[in-house]
Amino acid sequence: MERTYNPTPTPAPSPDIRQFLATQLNPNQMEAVTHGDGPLLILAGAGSGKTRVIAYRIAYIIRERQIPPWQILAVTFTNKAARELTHRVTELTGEDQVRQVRMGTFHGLCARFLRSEIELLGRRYDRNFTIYDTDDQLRVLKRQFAEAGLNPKLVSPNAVLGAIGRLKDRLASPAQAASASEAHNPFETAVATLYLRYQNALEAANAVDFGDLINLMLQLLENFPDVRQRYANRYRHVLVDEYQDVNEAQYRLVKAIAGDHRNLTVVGDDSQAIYGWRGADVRYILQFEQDFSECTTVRLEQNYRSTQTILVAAQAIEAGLTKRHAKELWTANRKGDPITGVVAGNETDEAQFVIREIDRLIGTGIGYRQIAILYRTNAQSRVLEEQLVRRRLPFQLVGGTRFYDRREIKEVIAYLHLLVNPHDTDAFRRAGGTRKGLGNTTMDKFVDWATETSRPVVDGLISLLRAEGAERPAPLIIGTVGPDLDEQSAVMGPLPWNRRAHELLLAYARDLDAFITGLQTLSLPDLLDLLLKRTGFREYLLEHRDDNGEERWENVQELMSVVTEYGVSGADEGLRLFLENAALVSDADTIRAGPRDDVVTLMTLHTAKGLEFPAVFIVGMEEGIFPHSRALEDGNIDEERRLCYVGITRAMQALYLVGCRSRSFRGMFVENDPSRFLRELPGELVRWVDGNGFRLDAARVMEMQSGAWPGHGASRAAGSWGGGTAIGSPSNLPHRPVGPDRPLPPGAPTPIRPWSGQATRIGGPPSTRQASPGASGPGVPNIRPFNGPSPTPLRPGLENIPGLRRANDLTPGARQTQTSPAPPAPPLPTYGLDERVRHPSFGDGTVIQIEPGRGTEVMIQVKFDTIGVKKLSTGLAPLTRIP
DNA sequence: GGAGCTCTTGTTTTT
DNA sequence: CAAGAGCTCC
Repeated sequence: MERTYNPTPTPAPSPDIRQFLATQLNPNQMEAVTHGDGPLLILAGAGSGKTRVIAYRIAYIIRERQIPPWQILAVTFTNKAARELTHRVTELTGEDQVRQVRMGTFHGLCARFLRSEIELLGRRYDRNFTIYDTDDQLRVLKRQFAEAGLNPKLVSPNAVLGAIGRLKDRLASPAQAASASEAHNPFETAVATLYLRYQNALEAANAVDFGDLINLMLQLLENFPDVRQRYANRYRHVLVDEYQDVNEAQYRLVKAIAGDHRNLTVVGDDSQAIYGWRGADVRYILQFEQDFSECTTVRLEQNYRSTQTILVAAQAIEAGLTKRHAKELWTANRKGDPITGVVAGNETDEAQFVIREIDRLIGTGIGYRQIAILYRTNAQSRVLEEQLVRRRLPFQLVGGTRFYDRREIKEVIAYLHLLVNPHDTDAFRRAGGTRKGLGNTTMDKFVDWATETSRPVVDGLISLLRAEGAERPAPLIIGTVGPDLDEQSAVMGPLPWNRRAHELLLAYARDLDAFITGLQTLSLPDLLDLLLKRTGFREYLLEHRDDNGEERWENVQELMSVVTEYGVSGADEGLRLFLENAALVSDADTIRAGPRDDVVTLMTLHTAKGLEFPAVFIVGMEEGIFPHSRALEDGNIDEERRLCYVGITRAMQALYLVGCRSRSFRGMFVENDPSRFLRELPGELVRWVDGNGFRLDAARVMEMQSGAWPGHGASRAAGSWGGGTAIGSPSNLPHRPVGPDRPLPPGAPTPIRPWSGQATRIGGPPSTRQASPGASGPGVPNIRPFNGPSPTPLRPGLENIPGLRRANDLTPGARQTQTSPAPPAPPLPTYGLDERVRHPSFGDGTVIQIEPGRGTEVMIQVKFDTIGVKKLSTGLAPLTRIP
């Protein structure tokens, strides 16, 4: 392929820009930011200021190299990351510029591109295509099971959907899947059959799934040279974040756009590749230097986030990986407190430990927002939530079931989808399912009829209405005998359903007709309002008195308030924007957009990627939970290991790894061994305690390290193996949980004090501090303000960095920090005697004493108006001045 | 067609 | 333990 783009020589950065950047970036970061044309690989370790570098690089390209911002394409994996990047670049270039940069997720960008290009693929799709989520996909697939006469009990639809997804990740078409499937393997054969049917069903519905978004765009780029040319010419500077997580389709997409001009910057950390299950392949980042042989490689190896202790622990886990890019993280931060390893009895004990410890942390002046609880699977959040509610600690749960995944919400949205995409058969069925009297039999008949007569479902409905109008000008009164169906066949042909069904379909049609009219005349909120009233949606929910109709109606009202934001334009445009958002934006993304409260954050380890928190709890540190049993079965422990690495490196100062001997799982008690990750922690970094916070003695620690929960023998002898797990003899159970309603007095002292002064002052610089020599030539970081044995400032006072927003309008960890990595060290906030301050949980108070803390830390005593005197660290406490 | 019941079954992470 | 599928009865 010919190169069509002649790179202009990169102008040398002007001295003053360089000078400015030097105050913001370390030498390696600087090299990455100012790199000119040509491929650039940035290997960015955890906490090394990666997002900062991308943001500065984009700003540099625009401001210093005078590249028009619309020539820049920046791709991330999550909306959260995209928003964060937008935010950062905005600070550097201003909104006018950033708006022109094309930034988004792979899926979001492809959706956008496809809206204008997809019709080139022929009549298969049109620009109004619907994006199907997992739930939609499964519904379609199950229907294919039925139609293909396959028994969903013999082959799990979920497994088939997974297989189809993986085929799509590898760009395998249904035909390829069929020819590749082994004739004797019934599963593969079934997958191939179902894949074909599924794909046809999606096409017929003018619908695409997540995989299609990428793959169809790729088809356009690879099969239409002029399209590829257009995109390659327009986006002359391409940046891809989290490159270790690209799958084959995404990789080829990037190559299709940037392969000629080769102005491609990829950023990633192979040690943080945790999406293999989604088709991502670390190989692509490992091979980048071969793919783009002229590339420059920059390593960001200084970690600005975590204490040495945390970093060393992370590296101990990382060391178990079989292959990775050579990369040695180091930090100039202080050694910090030991990691707390916790051996709890069961999952309730585990949760109670966490909560008690949070209480204690709060007592030392840490804010709730500085604390995160991470777990492997969403199901683990339940116990934690219960205990948090019981103790009345403020928290937010991130992830789990998406708002837009709730059944009632999907039902409402199905109506809306029908207004945009009249082919959307699944939406027709879903919305129809909420209509009293309309059941599967009728809908099946109708869909079949519409298909046979080549009508999109909505057009089919409307045509019933027309035929009705033509033949029976007077509206039918329900109950009267209608015209014989033969009468209609003159217009419609024979209709295979009865009179009653016909009335129901007509009512459906009239509703849709009214909404379609509303699309032109109303705003989206008004349209939704009309929709809910006209369909009697509230009554539908409440009459379905099975469980919680009220709650569901509240969700629908919540949807109403979300939609309000789309009210400025006409309903048609607003609706398209809204639906795109609903399809591609996760709950987590929307929740975080709101004002930040001072709350503890609960989420999965996966969701936590990219975030950071001063204090992190990782729970469920047991074999089978983390590492997950399925990963153990499949033998891909490496990915679990990287996930553990990701989790540990979220922590800035305090890290707790909590596991328990037994837990109830799927309604049964199970006993797991301690996680191998616990056992691999270097012993000298960990302080081991039991679920009540009492130190484990050396013997028990040894036991633990040899792979068994300490002190297990005695309780096992008395417990589960003993014959009588008879009801009424609870003492026989292996471990008695602390009574669930045992009150914990506020501020009650707990036995462990991980934040106490012990073990913080360490003599010489530890070995991790040296930059690895091979890193990048002479650019050994030196003269870092953080150098030397002095502890780093803890919570940086972000408000002191010019151009940065105040911490409290930032996401929990994400934006709150990461902005602090570069020298010079941001000064701690200072307070004067008698100054009035505000704390989110303690209220307002007056500074009554100031004294030095550890290192550069400053402790102040504040007399709060309501709760008395508290001693707080200025670096840690979420204090604000009251003017 | 649909309500209400029992039984089975699944068990990770997310765009 | 929860959700979904399948069954029965109206």
